[in-house]
Amino acid sequence: MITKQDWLDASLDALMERGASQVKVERLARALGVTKGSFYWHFEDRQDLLRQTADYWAEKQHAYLAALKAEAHGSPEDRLKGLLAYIDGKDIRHDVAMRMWAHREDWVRALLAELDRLRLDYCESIFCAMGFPPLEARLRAHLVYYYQIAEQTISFQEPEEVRARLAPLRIDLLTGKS
Amino acid sequence: MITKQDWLDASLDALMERGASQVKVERLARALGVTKGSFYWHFEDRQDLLRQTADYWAEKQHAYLAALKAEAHGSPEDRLKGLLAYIDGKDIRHDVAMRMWAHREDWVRALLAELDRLRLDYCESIFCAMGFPPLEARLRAHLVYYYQIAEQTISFQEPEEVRARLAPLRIDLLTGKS
DNA sequence: GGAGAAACATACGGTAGCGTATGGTACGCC
DNA sequence: GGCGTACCATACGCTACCGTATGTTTCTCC
Repeated sequence: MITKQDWLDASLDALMERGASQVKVERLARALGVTKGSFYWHFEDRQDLLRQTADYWAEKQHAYLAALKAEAHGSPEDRLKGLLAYIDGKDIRHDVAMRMWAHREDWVRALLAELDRLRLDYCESIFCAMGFPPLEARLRAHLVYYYQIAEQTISFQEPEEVRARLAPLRIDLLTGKS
Repeated sequence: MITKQDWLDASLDALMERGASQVKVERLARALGVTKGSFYWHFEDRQDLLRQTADYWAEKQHAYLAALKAEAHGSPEDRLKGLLAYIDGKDIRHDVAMRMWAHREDWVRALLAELDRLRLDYCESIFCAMGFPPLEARLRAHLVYYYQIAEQTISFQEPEEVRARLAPLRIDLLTGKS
């Protein structure tokens, strides 16, 4: 038996992999080994699925961020490293599809904007705790967060050896140690 | 009469707006006021169109970058500002669709990676000219380029007043004037 | 043990899109 | 002035979807 959760998971999968427009009811049904009959039992229609999938994704991200905040301890530097590890996590690595989707659908953009704001705010608070004045903390938060976003989005990747040398240098530069 | 260029322009439009999977032959035909008959005269099939559209886009971007390099003059600081204006240009502002596409198609990813590399290299050369050692120049190039990429990709935007105050601060930080 | 509901399957009509085959038209060219 | 060719329209078969209408099974509850 298939639960609504199964549908949402499969939908999220397809969404991240192929984009919102490629989330097809019958394709998901085949992947789950059932027919559309099941789908239209759990959902109104395709649009309903898309809405709930987006909400599902957003809730996961919010929960993920909340957990990070809850676990945050130690110096601002440590919390910054925790944040970087968080952004590198797998759950957050396939947001391109959402950002592409947000490009056309206002309600998706609103979801994403809220999440981006919260993440940036948290990042900013760390730099504030380091003693940077508000505007400069905001700038450094941008530099950190945008870097991670772009690194996930972009196709080109530096060789691993270069990346390994760039990472600590970046932390130093952004925390003012250079 | 419709030229191949017209098809490519329309295709690129749809690609940027809705993503590669939503570039439909018959839809483009309707937009151009012709039928599929015209399409299958100019192109092999849909895949052929997608390939050529991607190439067309890539060539535009390469030409754009080449023009920027050719026009570059003055101090490294001036060239950096020219680069920032370039990246803010309209032609480069809708790359999300390509990056999403690159996520699934290797040959698209190769196109994008090459372009990203060239842009980063040019950016790096500016920081080298400023006197930064190679690795640090590379880092600052990343920080500049990734910032712009993410700013275009992301949904959340700071209020205009904040952005106006952040921009010069960012340049100062990245050129080492703070 | 019969009723009802939960959770599907099956069957259907309809649209959008792909690719092909074939027909039509205008225009250059000898 | 007939002929080919560039360029497009029409018509067709086929597939992938969507949504709905209507079985079918299993489990529960009285």
